Amino acid sequence: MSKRKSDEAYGELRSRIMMAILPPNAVLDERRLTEDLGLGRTPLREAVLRLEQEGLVVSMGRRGYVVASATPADMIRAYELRRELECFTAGLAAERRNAGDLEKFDAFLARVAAEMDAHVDDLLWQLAADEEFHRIVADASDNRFAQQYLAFLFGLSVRSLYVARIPITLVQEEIDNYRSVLTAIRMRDAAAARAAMARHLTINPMQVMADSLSGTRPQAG
Amino acid sequence: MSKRKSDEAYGELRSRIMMAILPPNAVLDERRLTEDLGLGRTPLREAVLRLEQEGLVVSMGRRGYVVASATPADMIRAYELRRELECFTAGLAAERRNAGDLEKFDAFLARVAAEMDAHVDDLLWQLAADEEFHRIVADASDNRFAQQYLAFLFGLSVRSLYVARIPITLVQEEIDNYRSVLTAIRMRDAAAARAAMARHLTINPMQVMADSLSGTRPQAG
DNA sequence: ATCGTAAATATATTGAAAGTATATCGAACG
DNA sequence: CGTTCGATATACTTTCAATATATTTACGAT
Repeated sequence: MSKRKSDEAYGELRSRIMMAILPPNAVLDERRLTEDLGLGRTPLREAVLRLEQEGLVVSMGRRGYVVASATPADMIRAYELRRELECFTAGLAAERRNAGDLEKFDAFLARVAAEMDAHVDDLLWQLAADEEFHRIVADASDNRFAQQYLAFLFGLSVRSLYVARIPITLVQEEIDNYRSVLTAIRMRDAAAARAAMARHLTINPMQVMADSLSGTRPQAG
Repeated sequence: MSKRKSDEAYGELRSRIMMAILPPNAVLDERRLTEDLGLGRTPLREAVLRLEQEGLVVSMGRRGYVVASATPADMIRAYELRRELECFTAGLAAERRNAGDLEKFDAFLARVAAEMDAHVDDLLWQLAADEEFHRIVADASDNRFAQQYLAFLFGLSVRSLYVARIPITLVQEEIDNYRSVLTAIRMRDAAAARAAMARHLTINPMQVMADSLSGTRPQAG
């Protein structure tokens, strides 16, 4: 376990940014955050530096740090990249999944089916379920770089949902999508796995928002 | 310009890791690095933390930091992901390139054609040319997340070349590949752009190495 | 005489450095 | 073979320095 306070500060700040408790463009007041989190300046500063590395925080020279802005264009770009990568890893997973992965698939589907009725309005639970779904698929792809980066992109998607205040509800249809993807992976059908994952990430509210916005780009310069 | 010493330390350490001057599993001695780089412990520590965030350095608990290992399996995984993403961004670039991108394409091709004869044995120049090629394509894709992550993955590829001591030479064939990709993007032919990029990343020495190694994975657990 | 602009100083915030504490690994001894 | 003690390197705190901004003051022009 990481017992570093900088890790604790990093996780806490990252969580707050994701859930828009620290909204885009919010200024990070070092002194207030230190006394708020009960930490010294160094671990907090290290956490901010790591978040800057990730692009979640931007430095304003010597005038402080602010939470990175989250424009609709950015959300769309992050989401289109995530969609491509999720489909890619789903295809890889179909080729590489082993017995242990299949066990995790079954456990996941059983647990979600059993618990979903009790969490119809529990946003946090539904996000956690979706995150676990994508994680077990990525794990089966056996590509740690894809695993790591998709975890980051998932975080950006969550942030988009909070920033744009998009209500999501995990309906039966989503469960069916989970099952479609995992079944295709089980059958080693890479094309079907990719297609099912693409479908899951198309009916997703994020995609709806993306489609409703035009990603225009200046044609000159 | 970033005048932070931690940025300087980060860039220098990253460069040394990429060129295998700091080879995989090398221990990072804080005190020796500080006097070597002429910096204090704080900026060096911040740089190491950022490299750990990137996965280029791993913490050994409280017993020090070492350069992350670079196994053949890891190199293959990073490369397969990079290849997928490069093709994806090439396709996006074909849809989104603007006049400014096309000017950069022409300038790049002209410069490389003019200078390549003088650098037939200049590894650094050839790597820089390849990096610029991929960067201008990624720029045209107008997806800053893909741009950022591909830059990281390119660095990993460079590191693989140095670690595995693979000699590369930029032959006329490579120039033709550059031209094929950029022409397809100019013609707004996404499929052709993807195919040409895939071809470029297949005759690449990295791919040869990848093909020569089997990416076996334990089938249990 | 008043308003505007520019320069200088003061203040606040980040960046760096050094000092202190703590944990881990290894070795030695019971 | 287990436990304890010591060495070493990290993690955190604290202090100091640098820089940018804002405020104030002075000078000039209208």
